[in-house]
Amino acid sequence: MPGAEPTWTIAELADEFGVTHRTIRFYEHQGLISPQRHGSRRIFHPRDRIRLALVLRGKRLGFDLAEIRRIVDMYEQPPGEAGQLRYLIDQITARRAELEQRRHDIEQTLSELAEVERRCRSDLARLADGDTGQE
Amino acid sequence: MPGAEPTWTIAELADEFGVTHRTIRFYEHQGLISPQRHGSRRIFHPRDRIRLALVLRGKRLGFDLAEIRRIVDMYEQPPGEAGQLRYLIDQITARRAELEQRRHDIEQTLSELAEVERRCRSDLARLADGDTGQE
DNA sequence: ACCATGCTTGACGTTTACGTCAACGTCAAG
DNA sequence: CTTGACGTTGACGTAAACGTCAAGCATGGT
Repeated sequence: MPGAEPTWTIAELADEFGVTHRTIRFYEHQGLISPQRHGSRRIFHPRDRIRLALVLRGKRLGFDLAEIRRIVDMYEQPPGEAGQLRYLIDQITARRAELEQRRHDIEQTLSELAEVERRCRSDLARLADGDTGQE
Repeated sequence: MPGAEPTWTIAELADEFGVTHRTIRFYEHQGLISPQRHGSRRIFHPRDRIRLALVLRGKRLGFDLAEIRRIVDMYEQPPGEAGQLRYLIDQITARRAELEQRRHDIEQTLSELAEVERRCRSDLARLADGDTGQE
């Protein structure tokens, strides 16, 4: 039945994303994902998988879970009401400002590290000049 | 005496960077900064100020203090010994990889949020079309 | 029938990064 | 000389984000 969407167990997702199932359960407890149940077993659908990936990307960016939830929730189908839509646009504007600040910080750090590395390499070259090149 | 470098008290730095002095003391305890002492009072030199700024930028990027220390320590005058230089270059390479991953995550998130925003705005426009423009 | 394997829910422990007193030192101003 | 203002060192508290048992259910293979 090729039209059916795939599902995953907790172990499969934990394995794929390199987290423990404790972590996934914790994220569910925080309302970040809401897997379906078959009896007591969790069944993860593509939607859950995507949200988990978004959460982990948020973590790589250094956001805390509360802020990650705000971001991830924006990905869901936007609501039809005007006030909600304006609120969502405001949220996006705010998150974008943070992300752009971070990008700026990253670029500055990268260029500074590049400068340090340049000095290191020139120092290394100067040292290599002084000896016969042996190990 | 204009050749002398400026110094700051803990309150001045805390105020300037928007942190508490508890935070600054904690960073000193972690070896991130090492202010000079006058009696028991801390005296902060430009070097300490720079390191504090680097630490806070690292925090904005979501690094934990252990990793921040590794990064900040790279900014100090590189050592003269070849092995140390190579180690430092390796460290820089590793940090750079992380930063570039983060930058990639940020750009992806930014473009996805832009797409959500575009949908929101078009939904809003569609709603505005339907009514008479009143509030 | 039985047992291993995988999943479940608590419940308590841990680490990080500080916050928050409490109690005391010190130094210039009135 | 006393009074703030500012600084100091502990010591304990706390919120976030899980880690780590413990104990139990469910189920598929032998």
